[in-house]
Amino acid sequence: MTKILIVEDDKGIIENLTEYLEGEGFAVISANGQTKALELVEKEKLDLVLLDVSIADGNGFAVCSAIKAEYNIPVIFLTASGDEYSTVTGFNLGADDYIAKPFRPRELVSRIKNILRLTGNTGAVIQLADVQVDTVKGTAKKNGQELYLSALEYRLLLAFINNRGAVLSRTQLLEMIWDIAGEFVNDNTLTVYIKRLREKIEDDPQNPQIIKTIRGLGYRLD
Amino acid sequence: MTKILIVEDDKGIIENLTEYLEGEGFAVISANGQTKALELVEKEKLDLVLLDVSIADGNGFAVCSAIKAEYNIPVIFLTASGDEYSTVTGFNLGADDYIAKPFRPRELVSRIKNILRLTGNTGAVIQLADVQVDTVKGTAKKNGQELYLSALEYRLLLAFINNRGAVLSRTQLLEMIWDIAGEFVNDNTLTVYIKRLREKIEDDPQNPQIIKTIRGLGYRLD
DNA sequence: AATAAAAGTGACAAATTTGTAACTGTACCT
DNA sequence: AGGTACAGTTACAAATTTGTCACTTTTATT
Repeated sequence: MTKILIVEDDKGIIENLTEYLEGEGFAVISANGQTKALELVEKEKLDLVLLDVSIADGNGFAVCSAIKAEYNIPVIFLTASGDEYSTVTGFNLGADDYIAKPFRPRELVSRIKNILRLTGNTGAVIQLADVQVDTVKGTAKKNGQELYLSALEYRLLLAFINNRGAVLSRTQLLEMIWDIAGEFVNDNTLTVYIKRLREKIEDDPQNPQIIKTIRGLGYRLD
Repeated sequence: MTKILIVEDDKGIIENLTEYLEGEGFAVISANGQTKALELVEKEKLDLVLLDVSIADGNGFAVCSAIKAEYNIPVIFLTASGDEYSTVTGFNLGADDYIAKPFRPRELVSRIKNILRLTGNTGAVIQLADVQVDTVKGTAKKNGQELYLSALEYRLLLAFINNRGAVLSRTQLLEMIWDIAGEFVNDNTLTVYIKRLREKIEDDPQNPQIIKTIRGLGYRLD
């Protein structure tokens, strides 16, 4: 379950927000000031922090800095001062979104989900047919079954994922995976790796559905 | 250089935006309608799309759907209708941010950079002392020199990165890296892997600065 | 200082990965 | 239809990875 920390001065807002976010299926805890907030950040395994700038002791910017220095937790500022200077400051401190009050609940939820998606904390799992690639863990599964990709097979698959839909030429792929100080390996090596990767990820490697051959041009991930 | 496509009806806005973004070091191209936009998306290697909802032929939502169905390019809506319904729709179509006009240029640039950071298209490169881990490419370098981490070494390093600052117990790490249907490997295997990883990433493996030992508790990435 | 627990090291065999070569199959071209 | 690039396959040796063992070192606590 996704756990969200609200750091906010105003008790009313905390109550409203908690109720709304819990209704959306999030687990919610809250802090009214800097000390309490940082304590909870350390103790709890948080998935996201909603952060007001003006809080009981200290201020939101400091909390954001402290969180980003130590942890990888996404932070969304949620604050009355929606002025440009304060927004830019927030982003410069590593915040992931900045929302001006009064915020609209449905939009807030959209933005929370969006940031969770982008930061990959809810699942940087990329689905390709029945293959799931988790770039956060560095693993790939087929129907939940671990695939045991080798380092190079994994990198080859990542190259395709990062260029989904685009045709990648043999030369491009060789550069991406085997470019060691400009010295390339045998061109056929790539063909062999494509085969090995297909053997692991495709249902029918002879009739590939995930990595397609574009004759004369290269390969494409669909 | 980061290449941005502006899809927008209003010539004046295009001119202003182009000038401002070029001043910030981006390469900018533009389209006034759906057909032209999708043509450019296919032809150019874009890093981000700024998208208005009301455009010459078709509409922005359709363009966003088309982009997200085929490519991995980040999309920011930039539109006059900042109402909640339209915002939520935008996010539901896979947009990465939604900004209401009139936008503020510095904030826009902040948000563009933020989305580029989050989507990893400008660099999902994590810096640990002099080690750079690129989770997009699946590679690790030390001072620009490729490290050739094995699949398990890489996954071990990722486990630390995703829990930066937190102490990870031996059991936790075994679960994260070696949990194959609940069967664990020898506990010492982890110790050996920590050594192997340190050998590759630390300047002085006997005196580790990146992966610290917390005696009795586990290890922590600093 | 002696002890015990925790962490680190070096070495090893088995398994896997990696790159290449020789060969086979297939689509596209006159 | 036949030729020719291009792509796929199979098999193989060398290198690397992987897991474990026996042993050493370090640290905390009597």
